[in-house]
Amino acid sequence: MNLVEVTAQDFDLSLTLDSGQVFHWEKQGAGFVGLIGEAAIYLEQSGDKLLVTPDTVALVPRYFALDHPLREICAAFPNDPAMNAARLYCDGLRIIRQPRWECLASFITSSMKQVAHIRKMSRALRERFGKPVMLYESHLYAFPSAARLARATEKELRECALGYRAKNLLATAQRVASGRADLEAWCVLGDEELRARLCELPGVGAKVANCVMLFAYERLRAFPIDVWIARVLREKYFPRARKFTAQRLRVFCDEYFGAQGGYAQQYLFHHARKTAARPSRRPLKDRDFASTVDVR
DNA sequence: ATACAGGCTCGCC
DNA sequence: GGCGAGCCTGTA
Repeated sequence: MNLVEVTAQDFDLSLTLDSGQVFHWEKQGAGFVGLIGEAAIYLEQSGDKLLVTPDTVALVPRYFALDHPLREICAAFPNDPAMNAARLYCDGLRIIRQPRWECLASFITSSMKQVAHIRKMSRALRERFGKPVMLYESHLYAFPSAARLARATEKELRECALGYRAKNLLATAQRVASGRADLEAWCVLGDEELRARLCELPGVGAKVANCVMLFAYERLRAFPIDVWIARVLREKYFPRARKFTAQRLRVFCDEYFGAQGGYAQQYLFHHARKTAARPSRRPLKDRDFASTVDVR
């Protein structure tokens, strides 16, 4: 295979692709195959170079956000034990720039699901509705457009193992396809306004909205709070607090992690996921967020 | 086996 | 404006 070099300092490809941001890349040989939009790519890492299939090499620096000043971002993290451990563990992890619809749709399917299953739903949707793209002799399938999914039936989406998420994905696809929700135009909105618009979409609450803001709208202070992160925050930052509200938690994250919130969250999240022997003996329940100790 | 996942929504208080 | 339950499916 004829490959082209791209310089990629402070970057760890496999760490980044395995960090729960994106669900369609697959290991192949020494690297990965996947798509950036509808462009099929193979790439592998060799030190501070990426070796990439020539046709699509131009898309790589932007997609993998090689322009983010990663050293500066990490240096600006809060200096505390949990953050320092995560920073060390996740060296080279970048927040990638995903196509907006693909990211939104993927995270609508993600609710109450582990990565392995989100990947399966993504694959089922792509193989059933996506545009086939050749990469050498193998077929890849691009993530289906909103217009295509808007024409699907709920039954067809359920056949992709979406369960109750099918209805939400279909309804959101219809809003996007019809232009009632214009994902591209929303780029110009401020963070609060953008979050509010996203949360109006079926199947999108605060957590999914923050993921989409972070991974598809470059809102690097967006801080998605899921059960993993909630557990980390509770254990590392509030070991004595018996209770705190989701609202207070959000305020704390916004103030404490500030402009680096999205990166900080991703580092804490990935570190927790990969170092936990078991997800948890005692699963975190909603009541763990509940009520009234001052969080400051 | 059967509980439970990287959540959202609705009905109830 | 907080709380609990239900929602589909695959996996441990």
